[in-house]
Amino acid sequence: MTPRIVVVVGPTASGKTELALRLCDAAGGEVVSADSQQVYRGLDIGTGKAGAAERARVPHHLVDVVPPDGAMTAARFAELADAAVADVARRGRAPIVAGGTGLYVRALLHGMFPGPGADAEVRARLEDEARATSVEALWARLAAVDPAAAARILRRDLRRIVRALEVYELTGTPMSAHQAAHDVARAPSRYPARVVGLDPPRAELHRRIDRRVDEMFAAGLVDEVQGLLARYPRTLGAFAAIGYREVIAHLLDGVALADAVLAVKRATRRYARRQLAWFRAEPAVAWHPSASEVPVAALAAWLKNAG
RNA sequence: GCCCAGGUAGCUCAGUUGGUAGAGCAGGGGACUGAAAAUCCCCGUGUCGGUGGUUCGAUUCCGCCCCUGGGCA
Repeated sequence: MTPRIVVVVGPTASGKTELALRLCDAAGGEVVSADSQQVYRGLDIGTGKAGAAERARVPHHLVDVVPPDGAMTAARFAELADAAVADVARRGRAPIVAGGTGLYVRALLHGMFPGPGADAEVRARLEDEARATSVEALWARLAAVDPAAAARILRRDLRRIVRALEVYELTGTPMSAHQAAHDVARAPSRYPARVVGLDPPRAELHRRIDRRVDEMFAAGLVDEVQGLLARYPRTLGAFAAIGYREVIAHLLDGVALADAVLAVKRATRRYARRQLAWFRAEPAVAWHPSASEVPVAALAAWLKNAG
């Protein structure tokens, strides 16, 4: 039987981790992280991973599952998360999913169309083509083979244009057809789930973000990045994460440390906004302004009544 | 105390030969189906320091006052 799960979503620094731990304590649970950056080993401080003490007390799944230069995708995440949820439930524990990566949460809850995975060669070729002509020209090419997808993708959104063309080239079927066959908006949830969202007052969220970023630098973020740079090129995909790219700019491009700190704070606020936009569009989220107002006991009881 | 330069959006500033104003950044909203902390789109009314005056009309010109920075005493 499919296990019941509680999913905690919300922007960075909204208190997801704290709430997830409280839920674990109340329900005898384990955390299944849904975070696209915490999967990387070695990127610890900047990704805001739970501390060693917390992880020793409550097991965290899907954290540190690939090396910094490893590949992670939404589909692979969903597979691993399915396995983790099953494992937790099999041992009689409650799976508490917590994460800020909307695409990953959706992949877990609603699945993805069974299309082809990322193909580095195809992507590189399409990107070269966009550089040689223009992104808009590539979009026009997409519009010719998959008008429905082109209508939903903005003319300059290179990432999505490339993905849509990639799917078409690899399968011979327009991506929009694949998507229509797997309508995420209407797909039933793959798990009986309660989704709780945290949306603190904006001023408070900003204060929390500022404090968190200051703590990251105090905890040695610059040293962490320096250590990673000794082993990996700055073009590493994981280095695109907030905190890493700004510190790299400080280390390699002469950006003043104080400016790097401000840049990290700014980028984090913007990221929080994008996260909120994503989760607000999700229909089943029960929103709360703070973790302390979430009915933890009721959720724990619901989890325990699974069988 | 005197002289000079400023006081315009949250911040840094531009501008209006007099017809109530606009950039960058910050901030806000949105999209998102195998890179997603990525990628992309949209959003600018604010006693133009205060107060008198000139004028049909003042943020703009003039007087006085307040504040900030610099210089001289």
